[in-house]
Amino acid sequence: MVKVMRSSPARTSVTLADVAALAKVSTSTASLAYRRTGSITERTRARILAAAAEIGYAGPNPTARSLKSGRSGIVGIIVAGTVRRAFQNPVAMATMSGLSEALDELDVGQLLLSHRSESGDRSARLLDGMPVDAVVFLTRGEEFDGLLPSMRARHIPMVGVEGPHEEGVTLVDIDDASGMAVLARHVRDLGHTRIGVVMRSTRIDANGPPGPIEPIDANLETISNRTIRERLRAVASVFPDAVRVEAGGRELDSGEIAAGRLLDQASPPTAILAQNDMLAVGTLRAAAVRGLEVPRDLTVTGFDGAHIPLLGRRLTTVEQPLHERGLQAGRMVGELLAGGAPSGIVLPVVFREGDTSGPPPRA
Amino acid sequence: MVKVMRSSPARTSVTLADVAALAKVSTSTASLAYRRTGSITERTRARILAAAAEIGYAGPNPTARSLKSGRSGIVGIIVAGTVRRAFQNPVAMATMSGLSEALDELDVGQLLLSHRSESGDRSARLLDGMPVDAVVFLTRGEEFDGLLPSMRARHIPMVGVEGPHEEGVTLVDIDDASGMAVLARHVRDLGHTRIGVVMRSTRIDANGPPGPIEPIDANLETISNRTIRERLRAVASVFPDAVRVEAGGRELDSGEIAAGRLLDQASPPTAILAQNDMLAVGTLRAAAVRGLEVPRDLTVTGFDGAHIPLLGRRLTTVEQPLHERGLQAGRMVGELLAGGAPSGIVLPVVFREGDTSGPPPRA
DNA sequence: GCCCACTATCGAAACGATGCGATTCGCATC
DNA sequence: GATGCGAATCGCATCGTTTCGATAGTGGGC
Repeated sequence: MVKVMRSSPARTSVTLADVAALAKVSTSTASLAYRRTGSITERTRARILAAAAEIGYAGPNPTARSLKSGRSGIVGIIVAGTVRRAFQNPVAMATMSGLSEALDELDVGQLLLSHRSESGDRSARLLDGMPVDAVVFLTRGEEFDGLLPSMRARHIPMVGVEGPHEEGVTLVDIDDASGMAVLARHVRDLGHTRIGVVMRSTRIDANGPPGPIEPIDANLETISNRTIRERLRAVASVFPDAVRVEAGGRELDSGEIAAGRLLDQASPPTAILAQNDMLAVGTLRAAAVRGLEVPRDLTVTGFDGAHIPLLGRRLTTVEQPLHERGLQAGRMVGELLAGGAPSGIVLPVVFREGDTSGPPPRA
Repeated sequence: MVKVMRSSPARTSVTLADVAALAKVSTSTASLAYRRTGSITERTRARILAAAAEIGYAGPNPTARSLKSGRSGIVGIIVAGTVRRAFQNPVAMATMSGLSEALDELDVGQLLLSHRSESGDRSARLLDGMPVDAVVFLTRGEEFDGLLPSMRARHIPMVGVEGPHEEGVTLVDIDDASGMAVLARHVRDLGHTRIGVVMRSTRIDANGPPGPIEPIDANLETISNRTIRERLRAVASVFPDAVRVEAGGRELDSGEIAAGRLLDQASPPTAILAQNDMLAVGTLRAAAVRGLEVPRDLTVTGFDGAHIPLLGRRLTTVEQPLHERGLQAGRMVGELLAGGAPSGIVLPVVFREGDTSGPPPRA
């Protein structure tokens, strides 16, 4: 039996046909032994399973099965940037946790994919090559839009968490605008008039210096991320004269530097609305470094409710139902897979007054 | 054109054959347009792609492609318990982060699966139905052993992070034993003789009361989790007379309660070795509650290096290269997929002296 | 102008399972 | 012992690609 060794796999796998042959039944009958539908004698089934065990057959090949059925049992979860970075982001993780809870329930596999627009081609091809029954875009911005056409062509249902409205994407949204408006009104009711906003970086990966100080509503339409844009707009609706500065990155340090830029002005704001809790913590640091006491000298607010451990303070912020929105997204995937057409939802946020906001210092 | 609506999918998908027909080529040629091997005129390829665009063909069906090629481009990542819980576990996340970094590099999809032995059937069937090219068991204990036979039968390469040695599983291990031994010797060199160990819960999900106080080496062989067992054995080799108590769960509270049981004895230990940092923090709390000052009245050590924010203290602990072991696991997956047969590795741990250990109080 | 060596294209056979329709079997009934 | 009927089993087409071997076409060398 001299046989040329095949250079690659040599993976002579056992197939259902082999099992059938050994059990002396047709492959269709052998298949029956593994399905729940169709009728088969308990005796033959036992014989088939015994044969399978004998030659080490581990059950039907999932790929072949998917090909016939048109379903893979896999849901793609697409995060921005890298999977690694998503694992370090508390907001993403809290959402994931809810999403996973719901998907676990559905008995589907969860395929994690990352996408960044720069290396768009590569990750788009990766997604295109994956046998997914549905996809969830996690905290989506516009960077995912390049992926939509091919998903639509394949009739793959899509669920988006945050992000722009796009045909075919069922959206689980958070009522950002009114959340931010509530915060702004809270600050206004306290008596503040000079307001600064530390806004989230519009860059995805880069880390750099903060942007310039600009009017709150400068070139709003050029900001492609809807979430960022709407939060700014909400502030503008309450404080048309507020100014903003964009953080250079997503870390705490970037928030501190950006806030510092606002505080070092000749006539600094008496309240700083940060666009998320991480930036707010950075802002608190910037204040501490400059000897400002919060809230006596400066009011600081956040946005998120990501439960960042906070040295004994309670941040005045707006809490997003992060886990809940993940759950809802998972539930929608379930409905879509079942052939339904769920409508998108907008989840409310909850204002939570902490001890970082108070009346402005007397002039 | 009255046509009966098919009750189910109706998902009339466009296939390569349709594209070929429109472009007036054979399907084999149409396939060539999407492959990198084989020769095809640039003109024909363009014609084919144009046809594809015209009828909305999004590229070859991944499932069919996998069936032919025998590869799915998917690596399964299996965590214990639920995916959700894994997202909340800092040790798992740090490892994941390294693993994802390596897998991103390989351009493979990462399929998250959970497995708990109780509902073993269900999750085993889920895994069996997934088209994975390789699997990684994340921080594996024995609960995954039921999954091995079928993976072996399918010739699916396996990588384990922690866990018992099993045929066919390439292991990325951490030198637990010597790490714990280093800690024990550190404590011995400080002069301690009465030692207590707060050990990790051997239960997976449940939460309950702590176990009884037992000799350090009682029934060691009945503890199925190798990691837990070896850490105990390492302590026993230095302190044969130490006692241990098992935490009732994985949370901080469980650690506090278990440590309390040790501290409330008539003649309490002067040093408590906790089996991980979370339990150590719980132990610190138990000490604080009882008015014990650390390290003056009690020495506390941890294990992990999961960087738990610690109110200004630095825990005496042993740091595991968590991110690194994830990276290594990913690298091994790469080697295995390329047909290699990497050998397992044992990563060293690093002792880090903090300010929670000191000489025992004078009697 | 003929033949050869390529190259681009094609046809058909897999890949491993499933499901429909047809066939056979077992068994009770007349 | 023939007949009828449901249940168990079988054969074959099929899912959408890829790939191998075969065929047609192209151009160059003489």
